[in-house]
Amino acid sequence: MTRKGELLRQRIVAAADELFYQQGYENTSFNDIANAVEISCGNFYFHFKSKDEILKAVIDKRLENIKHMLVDWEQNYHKPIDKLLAYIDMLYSNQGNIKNHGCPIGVMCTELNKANHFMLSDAVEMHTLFKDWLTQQFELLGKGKEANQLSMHLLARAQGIASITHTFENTDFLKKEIKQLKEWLKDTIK
Amino acid sequence: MTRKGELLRQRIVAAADELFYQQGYENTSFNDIANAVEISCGNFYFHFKSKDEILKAVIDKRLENIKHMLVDWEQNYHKPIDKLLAYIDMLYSNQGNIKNHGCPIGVMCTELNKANHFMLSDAVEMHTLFKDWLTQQFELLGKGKEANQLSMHLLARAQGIASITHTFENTDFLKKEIKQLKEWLKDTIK
DNA sequence: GTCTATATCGAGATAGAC
DNA sequence: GTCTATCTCGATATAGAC
Repeated sequence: MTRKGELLRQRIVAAADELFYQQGYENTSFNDIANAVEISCGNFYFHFKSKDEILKAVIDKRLENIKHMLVDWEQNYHKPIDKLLAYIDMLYSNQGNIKNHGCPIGVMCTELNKANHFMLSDAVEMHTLFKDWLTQQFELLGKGKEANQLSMHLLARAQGIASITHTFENTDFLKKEIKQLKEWLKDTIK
Repeated sequence: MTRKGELLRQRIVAAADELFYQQGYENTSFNDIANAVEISCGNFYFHFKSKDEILKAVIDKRLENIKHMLVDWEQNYHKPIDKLLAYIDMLYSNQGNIKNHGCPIGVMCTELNKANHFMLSDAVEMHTLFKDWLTQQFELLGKGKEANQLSMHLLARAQGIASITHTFENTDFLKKEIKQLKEWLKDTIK
């Protein structure tokens, strides 16, 4: 693959990523993506064998992004509590997108689940990356066997906040919930 | 409309309701519904002008179900706290469906939102019915201006629990979360 | 009221010119 | 590598016989 071809491929994946988030995977046609990248519909198949392959590239990209994010948090924060707070703050900084499109992970898992899509497990892996990392932080805080349940609790709270913020298009709710979630965290780890 | 025709119409709506929940609206074709009800695909259009009209009938039916449920709870429980607990217990009794298909309301709102479907607002009304009723209970408990936020908090917790239970196909998580949610409620209203 | 046959449309995907 | 033209398929929807 030449440099130019590789760059176009990345642009396709980036456009697909955004469109899948905004409109969903099935509602996004090749034409939508082709228009966004300004290529012809046929050109697509030089870079990807099928629509599923684009989805795979999008999920892989998201997984890489999450891994990088976790590495960054590892480097920037040292105390487990600060790492957990970084996760919660992600909700705050993404509030605009959440209001408009929901949680990208949750929404994609829901869609692939309904469609009984074979790539569902890859999408769930996005959740698992966060879950395992959060579990680790709770373990470092001495939560032992409870750590996994606490991690999933945090995931669920985040999903719930994203879902209701999206449905009611209400970021005030999100802000208040984030405060409460931080209080819950403080009470839980002490 | 004759009695027989009306009955068939109800069977169609019931089958569509179930299939929309299990597979999603867009993934469910007329053929799927026709097979379930054992009628021909053409026969459909005698009872409904379009697929959207079936969706409308399904949403209307769900709205009616929710209203009846709330009336039942009003009749069976007298203290606001018991009414709030009835809402939480609904999660417990639906755990099997939640594990397999998620929350029917949340999942439908997500799908219609992505598809930018004009009937989204009707689906959101399902959430609003619960929200307003829960708000009322918190008001009766003297929560005043906080009542709405508490109601939305409860909705969000339920959505989050349903989402994670579904994604990880884990009802143990759901059971533990329900316990915690009841404790939160107890602490909140005292 | 219910059926079969068919129209229509947009999607993913392919072929082959350039 | 990128394009245009085309294929195929499944979906919603319609027409008209019975």
